[in-house]
Amino acid sequence: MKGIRRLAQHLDISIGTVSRALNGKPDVNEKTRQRVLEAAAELGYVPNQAGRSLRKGTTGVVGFMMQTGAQITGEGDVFFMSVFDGVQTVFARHQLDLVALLCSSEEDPDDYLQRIVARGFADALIISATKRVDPRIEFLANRKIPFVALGRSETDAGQPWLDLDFAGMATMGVDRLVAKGHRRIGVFVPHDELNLGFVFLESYRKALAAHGIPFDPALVFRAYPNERGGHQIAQSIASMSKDQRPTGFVLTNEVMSVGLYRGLYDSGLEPGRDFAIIGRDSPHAHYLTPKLTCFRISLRDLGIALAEALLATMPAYADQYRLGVVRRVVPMQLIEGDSDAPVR
Amino acid sequence: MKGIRRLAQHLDISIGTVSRALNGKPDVNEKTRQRVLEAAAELGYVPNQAGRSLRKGTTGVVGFMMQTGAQITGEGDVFFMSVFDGVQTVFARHQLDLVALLCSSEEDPDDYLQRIVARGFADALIISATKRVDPRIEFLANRKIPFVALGRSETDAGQPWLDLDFAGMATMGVDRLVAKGHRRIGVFVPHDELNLGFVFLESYRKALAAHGIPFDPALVFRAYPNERGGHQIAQSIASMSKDQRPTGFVLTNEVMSVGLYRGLYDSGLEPGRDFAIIGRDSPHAHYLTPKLTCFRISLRDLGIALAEALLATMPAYADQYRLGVVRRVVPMQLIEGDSDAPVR
DNA sequence: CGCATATCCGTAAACGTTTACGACGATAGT
DNA sequence: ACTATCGTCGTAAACGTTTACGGATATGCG
Repeated sequence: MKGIRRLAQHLDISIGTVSRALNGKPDVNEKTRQRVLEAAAELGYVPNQAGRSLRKGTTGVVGFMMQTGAQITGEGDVFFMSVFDGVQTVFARHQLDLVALLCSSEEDPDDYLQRIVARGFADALIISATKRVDPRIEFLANRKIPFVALGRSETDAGQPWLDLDFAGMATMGVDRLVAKGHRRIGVFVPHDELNLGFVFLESYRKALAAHGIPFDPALVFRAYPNERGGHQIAQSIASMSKDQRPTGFVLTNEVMSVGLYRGLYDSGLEPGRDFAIIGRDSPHAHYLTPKLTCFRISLRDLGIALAEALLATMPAYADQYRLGVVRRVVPMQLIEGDSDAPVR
Repeated sequence: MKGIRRLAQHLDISIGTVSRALNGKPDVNEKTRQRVLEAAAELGYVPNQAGRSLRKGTTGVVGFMMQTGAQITGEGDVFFMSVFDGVQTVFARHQLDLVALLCSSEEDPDDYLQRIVARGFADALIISATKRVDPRIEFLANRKIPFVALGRSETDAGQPWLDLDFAGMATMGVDRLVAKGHRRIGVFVPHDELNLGFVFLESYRKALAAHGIPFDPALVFRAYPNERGGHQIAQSIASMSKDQRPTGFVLTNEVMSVGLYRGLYDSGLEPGRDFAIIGRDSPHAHYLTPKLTCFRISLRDLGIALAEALLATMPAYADQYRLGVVRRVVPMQLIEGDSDAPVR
């Protein structure tokens, strides 16, 4: 005899009552509920997940799909681990478990997602690294699987999304540098398919236009969004002729900010003196001198927002989280440092 | 009508035959198998995971437990993502899915593991960040759950483990620096409970002894194993009086190597000229100048080894992976750079 | 032709839960 | 005292698979 049956036998009551007691159903005497709870603890009983989810049609786990590989990550563990932390604190309140689904660089993300969904692995999903046109969104929407996207997309199936405020960072960065006399402001855009680059670039152009500064494609730099990529951009900048070269730079990637900063140093351009740079906050950035002027975003809050947005779309939790379809950017804050000096 | 029943009805055969056809059982006509396969593809049928695992008592997923938080990670995404990649390539051959189980910094790892196991979430587990005495090992061993540890431990339940060659790195590092005239060699040990620090320190002392160099506790530095920690150690070193100060350093952590290297620079000690440093290879380290002398380890191979070691302990796969109980360190290679000049 | 054997397939019983339904006694209302 | 209501619990049917078992047909052999 195993499982709930064992417990029921031990208590000499029916398995139905045991189940109800364990699941907090109302129609069970409070005294028997206590007995059941005690016995369960004593015998170390925990309900079998397979049996439960077969019957209930729900698994109690939420998957966070992320991708590995040079073109995508770069944000690094600081980013995802922090977001993860936020998501988990919310889910913990609902007995939901969060697992990371890591799509290896060798596998197509769309295929991977299909496999995961087909397996009935998770009740809901969080997807990240959204592309400008992202088939995953339509796929999940069609299947009516609750999900939220970290990063907006042009593919619109009415899905909820959260995103970093790339537009805000672009305009705030440009405005600030222009106010300090800069006219040639470099920016970075990652992988072509990713949506965030376009959002950023768009706002960058608008911000320039607002100041009557013509857009110069030569000031848009491309590289892998990791520390090394930042370093490479610095080298490119240093190798440009003085009148072509940007005098300042705005970028939104954490580790890349450090790479660029370091690269500038290595190339003989001291940030804050020879070159202005506004980057993204990160633990690594804290010990840079001169202090990096940067955008700070609470990733833990982002994780919390993601979790809440997701729960709002799940029928079982919707009444507890009446948020509608969440589609917004998370707050961002500019931390003033010494790396964005006026142009000289 | 849903699921396998639908498929059976559509083909006008029994569900038993359908199941057998799909699962590659021998007692089914090859022609009907083809029909079933086609129909399954056509109708987009995929077996329900809950039903399957309820019946088979197995889930087909392997969990990789890792912990977030400042005391632990630091190795960062480069590390885990690479290892993950290796594990996944092996598992893919067996229709096993790998998921990351991230234990948040707020939760006790032992509790977390218990929850996961109780839920019957995974058939097997990989645990990382093993502590010197690690209750998880006994727990899993008692429950007879197949697992492999990334990192050996003093808690021995006969479990398989893989580990980086901390002992080799310590002796090789010390030998090399001593050969170049160094006598005061600094090292770093992380979090007290983690096992890897002790292994490293032990070998460090032995290597010193072999050269007749007395052990000096003042040369053992402590910090969080992240880039910032490395930076802080550099500052400590720079602030020491010249005769107390180490003239070289050996360390095994990837990101910390970069932090230390950078920190030395920031403190006015040029690596390879004023100070010798031997660190760990990493993508970030590649663009350091002067070139970092470092230990290189194929993390992908480590992942592959982990997967194979794990499969060898799983009854269903043991006959395909006759490796016994794997307990070994993975190969390591010293890459000669310019950061470990002779003492001056 | 008769029998043994092999090949293929259908039947039905599991796996461990949750939950609709109904039964039962107790209490309350008339 | 009879019925209605309520609180509590047992019964049994699902959920979607896999697989042991046995039956049916075809094949081989004497």
